[in-house]
Amino acid sequence: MEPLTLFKCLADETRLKSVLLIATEGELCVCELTTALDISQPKVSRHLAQLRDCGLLSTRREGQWIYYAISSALPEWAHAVLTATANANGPLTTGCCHRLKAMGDRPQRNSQLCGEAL
Amino acid sequence: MEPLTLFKCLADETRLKSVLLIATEGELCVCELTTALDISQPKVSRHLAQLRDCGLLSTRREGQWIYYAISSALPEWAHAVLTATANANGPLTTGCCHRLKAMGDRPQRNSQLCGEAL
DNA sequence: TGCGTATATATGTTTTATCGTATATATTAG
DNA sequence: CTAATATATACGATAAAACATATATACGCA
Repeated sequence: MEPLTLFKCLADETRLKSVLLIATEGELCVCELTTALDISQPKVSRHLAQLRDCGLLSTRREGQWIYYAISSALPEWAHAVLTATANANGPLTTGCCHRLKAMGDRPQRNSQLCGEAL
Repeated sequence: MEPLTLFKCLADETRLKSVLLIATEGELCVCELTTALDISQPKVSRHLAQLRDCGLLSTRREGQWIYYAISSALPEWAHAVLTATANANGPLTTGCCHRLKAMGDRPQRNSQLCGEAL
């Protein structure tokens, strides 16, 4: 992954918060991100598709849900960028985490709540 | 510095290379960057001004030259982002470093050549 | 003072990103 | 097959970035 590609991915509020949330949660589906970010579903989908096409995120389908996670193919330095950013900027996503926890009908899976992974 | 601000700064080829070069060199003046990046002077100036206004770079004047350096006020996590990126992506700026070394009339000062600082 | 070099900014244009809305596809349940 | 939910994409409009060129400012030296 080219540095310029990564930084363009992170240079948008929706994409940045999505990536940080996913890095923190392990994986999230579109409807969870729609709730967490409090924006429209097409907007979330469009940005997630971009992040996947760039190689930053990977997807897996489970029933009707599609879960997005940080791609395991992401180079070490890019992972370091995400980790440093996430660890030092928790406040950026606290509102999102609250909405996520307050969300009803969250699909079941093997991941945990806010603040575990990464 | 907000994460979104930093990533927007780095989401442009001219700015990204400028920052990585400056991080590597310690400090560089506009004419050195103009040569290293092989682009017009107003283009360099405009992007550097943006980086300074965002708090990423600081400036000091020495005679007719103005040297840009990574701001000492930059938070630790942002510094980590720059370091991780620079260390793992040397090839991105090798061409620039060659042009810089080949440049005649480089102004004198206390910094070293390519590949020292940071 | 006037000239040369270094740097900054202003202006109008072009390119690129983002958006809202509508619609299409895929999966599950009945 | 049909309906409901989840996700993806297409399209046109709007906004933001980046650009080239011209010009302005600042410094050093004669």
